[in-house]
Amino acid sequence: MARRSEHTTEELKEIAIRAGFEMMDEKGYQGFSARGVAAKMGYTVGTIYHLFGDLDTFILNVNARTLDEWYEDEVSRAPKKAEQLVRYYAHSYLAYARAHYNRWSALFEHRMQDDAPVPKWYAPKMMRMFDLIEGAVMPHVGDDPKAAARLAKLMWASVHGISTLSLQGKLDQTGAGAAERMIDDLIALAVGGKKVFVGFDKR
Amino acid sequence: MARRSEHTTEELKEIAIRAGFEMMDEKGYQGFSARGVAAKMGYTVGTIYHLFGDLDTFILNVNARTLDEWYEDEVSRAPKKAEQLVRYYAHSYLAYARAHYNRWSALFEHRMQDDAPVPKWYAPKMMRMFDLIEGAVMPHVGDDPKAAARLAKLMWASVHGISTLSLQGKLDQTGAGAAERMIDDLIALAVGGKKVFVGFDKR
DNA sequence: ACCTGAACACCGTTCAAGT
DNA sequence: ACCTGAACACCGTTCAAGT
Repeated sequence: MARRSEHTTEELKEIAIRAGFEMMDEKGYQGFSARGVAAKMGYTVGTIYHLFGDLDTFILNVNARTLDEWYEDEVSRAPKKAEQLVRYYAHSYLAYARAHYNRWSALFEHRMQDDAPVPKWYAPKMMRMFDLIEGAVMPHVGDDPKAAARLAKLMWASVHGISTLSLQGKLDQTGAGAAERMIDDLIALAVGGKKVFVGFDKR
Repeated sequence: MARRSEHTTEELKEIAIRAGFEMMDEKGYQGFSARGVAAKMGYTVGTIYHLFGDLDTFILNVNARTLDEWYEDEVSRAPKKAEQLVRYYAHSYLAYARAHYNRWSALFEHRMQDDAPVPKWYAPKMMRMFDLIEGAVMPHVGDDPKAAARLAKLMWASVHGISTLSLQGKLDQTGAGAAERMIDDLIALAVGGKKVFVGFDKR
């Protein structure tokens, strides 16, 4: 047996990605498997390899789906008032990580085998997140693009660290909202005064 | 066959942990396996289970070894001048993560299966790192212990995020020393002025 | 009591062979 | 061209049986 041809290759890829996306949510990165996804779609493992070449590429496609939905979410719910943007993005990052822990952490748990480079089409999906934050941060650094890029990455990385350690229970924090308060502290430090970061780049 | 009795149980545990520690360095968390460690020690897989009960406990023991050596390292190399401590610990964190990436990242890649709680003896090995940073941060918050604990966790998490994303190549940074500069920026924000954080807790 | 060997239920990966 | 089924080399986990 073989050759069902019930779907085009493109349709089948979409079905696989959706099934993979669901399995990531249900089982997490460590419980994710090509065989499991294949079973979920009613096909054989070989089909996954036929469609994507290798497991890395498949996982990248699943993670790309996460990044697309996440980005969409961030953009569509962003407030219009510029002065609220930094606070919004920072808290929104933590909220997303909390609400969709498995699919979010898969983004960072996945490693290319043999340290192969990430394909060119994938990297921008991660990087374009910076553009949002850069824009949000811009008014706080006197509209200096270089300072904005630099502060945006610092804040992104810091919020990421807070989210990671907090959700992994590695911060010894007591009570709900502790991580949220840390983010508030970070915002206060980074963007608390008005235009504290003019000259950020010249120190 | 069985019962070699060449070593006591304690000795065998030590041998297993050392072999596991080495394998973590060589293969990384994702390439780590009980079977591989057993082969490395010249025993069967069953022995690992006999010694530690389950794989989680074994990995925890290996990671504990990392935390012990790391802590030792931090303490022994810390500068004596109090005003250099924050800068030292922040950069030292990144330097350790960079130099021992596999064993360091294993600390954060490991998850208990079925979301079992981390055993009581393990948690403090992670948490005592905070004590160092709390002490370092203390003079910057007017010797307020609560503010120190809060700022220490914020800095720890932020430096962790910078290290994670930077070493994973997810920060789109060009040139060497970019992560180091981010840490300098963080320090400038958090601890740059003198005693900026008096009243940190009362906002 | 300590350790082995084998078994079981899973993986990722490859590929000849069917339609 | 598409997809299967089977094979291979790995896993984690358990446990009866040897010393």
